[in-house]
Amino acid sequence: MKPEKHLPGGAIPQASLRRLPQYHHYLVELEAKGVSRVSTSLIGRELNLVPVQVRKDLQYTGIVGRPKTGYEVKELIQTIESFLGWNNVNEAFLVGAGNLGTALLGHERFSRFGLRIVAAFDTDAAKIGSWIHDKAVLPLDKLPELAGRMGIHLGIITAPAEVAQSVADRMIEAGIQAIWNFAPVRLRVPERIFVHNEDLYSSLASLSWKLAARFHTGLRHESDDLAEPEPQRSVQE
Amino acid sequence: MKPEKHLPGGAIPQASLRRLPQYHHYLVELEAKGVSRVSTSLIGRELNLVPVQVRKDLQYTGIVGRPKTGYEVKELIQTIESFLGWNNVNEAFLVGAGNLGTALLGHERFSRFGLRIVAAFDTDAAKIGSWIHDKAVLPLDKLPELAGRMGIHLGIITAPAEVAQSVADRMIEAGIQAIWNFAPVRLRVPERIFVHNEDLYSSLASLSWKLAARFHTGLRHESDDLAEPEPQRSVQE
DNA sequence: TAGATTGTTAATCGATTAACAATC
DNA sequence: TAGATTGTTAATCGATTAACAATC
Repeated sequence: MKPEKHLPGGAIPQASLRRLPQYHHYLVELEAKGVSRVSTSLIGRELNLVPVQVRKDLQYTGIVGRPKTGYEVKELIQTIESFLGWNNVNEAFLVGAGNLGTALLGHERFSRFGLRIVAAFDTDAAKIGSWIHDKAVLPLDKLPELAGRMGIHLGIITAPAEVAQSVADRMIEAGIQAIWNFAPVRLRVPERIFVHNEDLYSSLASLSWKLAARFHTGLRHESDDLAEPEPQRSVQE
Repeated sequence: MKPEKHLPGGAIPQASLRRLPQYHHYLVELEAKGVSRVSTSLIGRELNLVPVQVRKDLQYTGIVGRPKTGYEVKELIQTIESFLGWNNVNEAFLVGAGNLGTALLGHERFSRFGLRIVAAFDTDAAKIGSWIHDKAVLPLDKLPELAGRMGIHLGIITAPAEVAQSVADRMIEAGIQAIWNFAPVRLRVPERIFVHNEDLYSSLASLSWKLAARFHTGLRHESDDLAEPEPQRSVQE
């Protein structure tokens, strides 16, 4: 039971990477309740995963547990945060100060997860010069200079689909390395740029397919089983 | 090369389901350009996928192509839309008329993808009675009655995390079958309810991990290769 | 100690990719 | 016809799960 050394290059399956924030979320809850140790079977019960999978995932972070006692909650939280890079804050510029942009600007909780949006940009003269959730709305033209000066590496696009590509182009010229894209377009970017698309239409596909499947089979439609006691945990995506 | 019959129950891998909207997006672009036929190698080149994978995915929709000529663009679009249930509109109630809710309410494009948000609900007296993008903002208390009367099966939660669970509970009591959850909490729901979480923190995990990895290895940091011509297609998520 | 839980190797499962016959 | 592309079976790959020794 010696601790295994890290995978080279820190490779980790996407699926594991997606689960880590969920563990983190639950662990923070546990910590708030004053729980100090946790086993993978407990985590697994909460998140509907088999314990060994949780263990595998946690091993990517490099943490070691102790047989019989499990893991230290505090240490585990710390380890996940540091593995995910949530300790050193990424500063980001956001382009598109519409409703979605405003919602993200107001999301104080992001700072706990390594993200600080430091300014917003727009081309709408009515918005430029205003402040949204204590962040200045600046003219888009200022982005390149400021990004360079402030060493910003992360861009968030909440602009309309039609202008998303040109926004991305400017971001990349300005030295931005990663883009969180909320516009419903696939951006064309150089290889070295990392793009994460927040793809609402894929979500919609899952949802509508599920609903369609449900009503086509008709199994669930008319049955009114609201009164039955049911397990309070469903498969979520 | 006889057309294979559908998988029983219409089973389809999640990954394929996620790719279908991307094919759809590209196909609509092609159609707009007046292209009438398409091969899987063309689609694959555009989306960075091998042709056989595209073919596999498309087969889940039941479409058949023709050797040498490929697929009819129009027919393929239609088939994907009907497979995903985008032809018969799902009407939805949205709870939480904040910035994010407002953004979704204003997203006209959803209607093309089988989603119509018919009303918003909130508990804030200042918002109740107003209209957002032509949709009424109603008191949350009215939701159960209206959902029943209008036969609404889909709920969208854009309310704050603290109240998301109680909103979900009410939705479920009201007969809602599927929930699109934008609040950063895992909802506890009965088995029969389908929940799709729009999990921004997972996204953030990918992003910050990627950025951290980049700067730790240091490979890309100082190199200023902006001038180099590079392939205009990166791996996106 | 006995029992619970970790770390790790091996088996299983499912999705992706390769190979190739069918066919337009 | 020859060449391109589909549909399909088989091989590969990667992630999940099972099994189990180590150990607190």
